[in-house]
Amino acid sequence: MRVLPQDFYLRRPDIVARELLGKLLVRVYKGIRLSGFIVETEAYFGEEDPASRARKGGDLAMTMRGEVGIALVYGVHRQWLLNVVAHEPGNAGAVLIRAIEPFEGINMMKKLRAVNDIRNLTNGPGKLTRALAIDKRFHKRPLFLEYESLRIEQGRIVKPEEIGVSFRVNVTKDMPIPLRFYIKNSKFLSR
DNA sequence: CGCCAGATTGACT
DNA sequence: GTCAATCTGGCGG
Repeated sequence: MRVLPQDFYLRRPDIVARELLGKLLVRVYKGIRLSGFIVETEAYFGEEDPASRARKGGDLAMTMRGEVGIALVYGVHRQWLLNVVAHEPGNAGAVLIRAIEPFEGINMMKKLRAVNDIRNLTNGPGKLTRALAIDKRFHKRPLFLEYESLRIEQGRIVKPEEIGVSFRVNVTKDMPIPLRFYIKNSKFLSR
């Protein structure tokens, strides 16, 4: 299956967040494909977004302003969270991958997470990085190249009526517009 | 180096 | 529903 091209990410983060639904997140781990369809995302903007790391300065802010289509991985509450840098030219932004529906390599994911329930495998941003063995080493790596061990592929078509929208989860200061996107009937959403 | 906030999770009332 | 363990990045000293 083909990876998404880099210019897929050269658009507003809310657009990219919505369009990422149904795409396949792929991690090649010890020669095995671990993958899942993206079912939940959140968009983050630059300075104007009170919840965005772009406000805090430093490396994360630089990364959010930099090349699109690369991973932005950072730690919160002892978890690693996976984002994709996405914004229009000259702006800043990123999309947080919040949940995926397990597809390939499910047994390996269960081992990595030490759980059996498939519904509890990748239904949260910290859970899915754990299940796919994603950590800080992937920070700033491109997700749009065929040979990379972490990448995003074409996936399946999602109809507009399947998509739900809400405010972001656990964000203390949110934007006045809803920036969380999810597939309404999915059994693999975060709580 | 110490302090602090936080885009979480899992355990528990 | 509540609560805190535990760790990273940014920043001040």
